[in-house]
Amino acid sequence: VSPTTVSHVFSGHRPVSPGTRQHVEDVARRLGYRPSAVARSLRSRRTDTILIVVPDITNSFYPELVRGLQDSVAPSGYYAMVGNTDAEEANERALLELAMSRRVDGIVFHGFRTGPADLAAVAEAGIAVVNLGEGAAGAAIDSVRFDDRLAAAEATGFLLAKYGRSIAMIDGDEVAPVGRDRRLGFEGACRDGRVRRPRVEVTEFTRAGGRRGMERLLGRGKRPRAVLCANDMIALGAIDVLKARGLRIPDDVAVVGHDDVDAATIVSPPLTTTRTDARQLGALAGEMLVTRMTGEYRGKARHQVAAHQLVVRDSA
Amino acid sequence: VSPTTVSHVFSGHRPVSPGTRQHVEDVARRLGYRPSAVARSLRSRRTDTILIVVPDITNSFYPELVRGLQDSVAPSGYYAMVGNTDAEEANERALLELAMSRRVDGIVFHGFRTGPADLAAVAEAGIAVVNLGEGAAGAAIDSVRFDDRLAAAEATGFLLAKYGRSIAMIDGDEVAPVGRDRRLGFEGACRDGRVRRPRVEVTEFTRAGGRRGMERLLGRGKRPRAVLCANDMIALGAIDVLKARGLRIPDDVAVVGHDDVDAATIVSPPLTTTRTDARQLGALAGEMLVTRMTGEYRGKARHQVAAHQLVVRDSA
DNA sequence: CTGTTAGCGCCTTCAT
DNA sequence: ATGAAGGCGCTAACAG
Repeated sequence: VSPTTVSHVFSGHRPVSPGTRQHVEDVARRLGYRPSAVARSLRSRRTDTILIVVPDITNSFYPELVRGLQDSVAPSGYYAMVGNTDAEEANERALLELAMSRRVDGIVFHGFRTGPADLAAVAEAGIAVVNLGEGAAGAAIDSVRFDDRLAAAEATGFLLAKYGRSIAMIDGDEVAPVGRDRRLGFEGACRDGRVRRPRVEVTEFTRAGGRRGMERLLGRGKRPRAVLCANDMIALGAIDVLKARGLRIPDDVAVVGHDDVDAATIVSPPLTTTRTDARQLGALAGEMLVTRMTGEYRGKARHQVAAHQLVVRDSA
Repeated sequence: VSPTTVSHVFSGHRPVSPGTRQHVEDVARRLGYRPSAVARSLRSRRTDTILIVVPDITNSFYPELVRGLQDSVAPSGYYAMVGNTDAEEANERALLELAMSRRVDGIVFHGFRTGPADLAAVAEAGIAVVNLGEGAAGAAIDSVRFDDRLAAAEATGFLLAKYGRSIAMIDGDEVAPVGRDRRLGFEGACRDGRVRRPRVEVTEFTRAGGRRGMERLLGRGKRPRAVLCANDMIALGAIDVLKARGLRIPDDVAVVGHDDVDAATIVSPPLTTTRTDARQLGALAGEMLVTRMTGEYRGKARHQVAAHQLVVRDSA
């Protein structure tokens, strides 16, 4: 029996008589033979593999993203490699290089030091690309993202309506896209709400950062009635300080976070925060990627925005 | 210039004159040429790829594990695919099949429905295997694991020494390996401490399960002075109930968890718990795998145990 | 329904 | 220091 026949037994690309089929399957089982995906890839120029690049799989946001992506591409037969960059440029570039030399069919990329321009080279190499990172919106590469600016604006609007104009923000980083966008949203909403010169303290995206920020806020000037935190860890730190000073939440100071991490339901009082669905983001990215990889869509770049929602609990 | 020369420019496997090298590199850059890892793999029979199989990357334990593994194999030039099984047998088998057809160089496997026997087939296919799951210890496949039994015994000993013999356990599941082992450790330590018939409530590995377990414990019989919980989520639930009833922790009831999740430092009082270092587990797995893949080690199966430690905070 | 042939892109002899 | 040739395992095109 010829290689061709064996090939067709496994691929089903053309009819094989039941007898031969049975025979081939028996022998294959006995020999432990199974088709080599490597050789198949060389021939077909497809690897059925995608690469997902994130800063650090260990950041609680990313496992959800990865899982959403995997679940959305699996039905089409794709498997995922995962790469971490620690947000370092060299690593980001190395992983783009890897995508090209490995001939992956697609890549979902969340870069911080690298953007659409670098992804263009990958796309030109014939690899489907979805950008989640820096410069996603409006570029020539498909993208999915959250509208952090809008989310922050909405949360700010909520605080303004409920607690009035005595409002402040603790931001984590003015350079990081999330920090920048959330701050822009905050400031925009303040402007709309006719709040003049709202206070913003910039620290770090950590609980310790939140403590520092809140201490500064309480240290000088009038105590704000409501505080928007750029993420939940910051909010946790802010709450630490308020409690330590015997201030009641939300009666003395209301606090809102962003991200809805697990801990948000564990602190007391439970944290009011904005939930972004990382899994859905991954799923959307996967869908876009698949339509590109299968050639079902060939048009110009699409830009999607994944949903967010304000989860009102007890801290505001 | 011949293909051979180009090959050697990229591989460095034999000297190439500076002039030719430069020329080849220039042309390659201009054409966007880069060697195909696929073709290389077909020829070399190595893919420089490993597969890590976990129940669900979304469970907080696994991202750390994956990262530890990745960081430990990366210096040797390996990249990782990640597969989720949701602890279902069909998925576990499918991923073993994938490992073989993709010709990955190694696999790190955390299976629940599938064990050393199934991994043997993979090993016979010439793939390096490290088992983290069911039946790891003592089998014919390299393995790394935590000694959950010992950890639970140590935590129990701590409680016994500090609070005496009025002790109970809330377990999550008597079938799951973790649940079983932790319970065995608890019971063993009780025996050693001459505690007759310690109470054990079996619920689920969740906060809700912890609530149920603690309610049952308080519902009938004498209130225990100390409670060992099979994981931190259970401990969180147990604490919810104690607080709701106005009981003080640890003055009325001491609580110990297991895993040291993030939330353990956020609850009040901060949770005393056993920390297992998932990242280290992954790193150990990676090291074993690499020594197999490179052929540096060819002997019989090795079984390692990763470290754990009791983190004493305020709940006990 | 089955077989023959050629080539995917690389690397490793073997020659020059 | 460079080339030519063959084959890794598969599949599509072309017979029969």
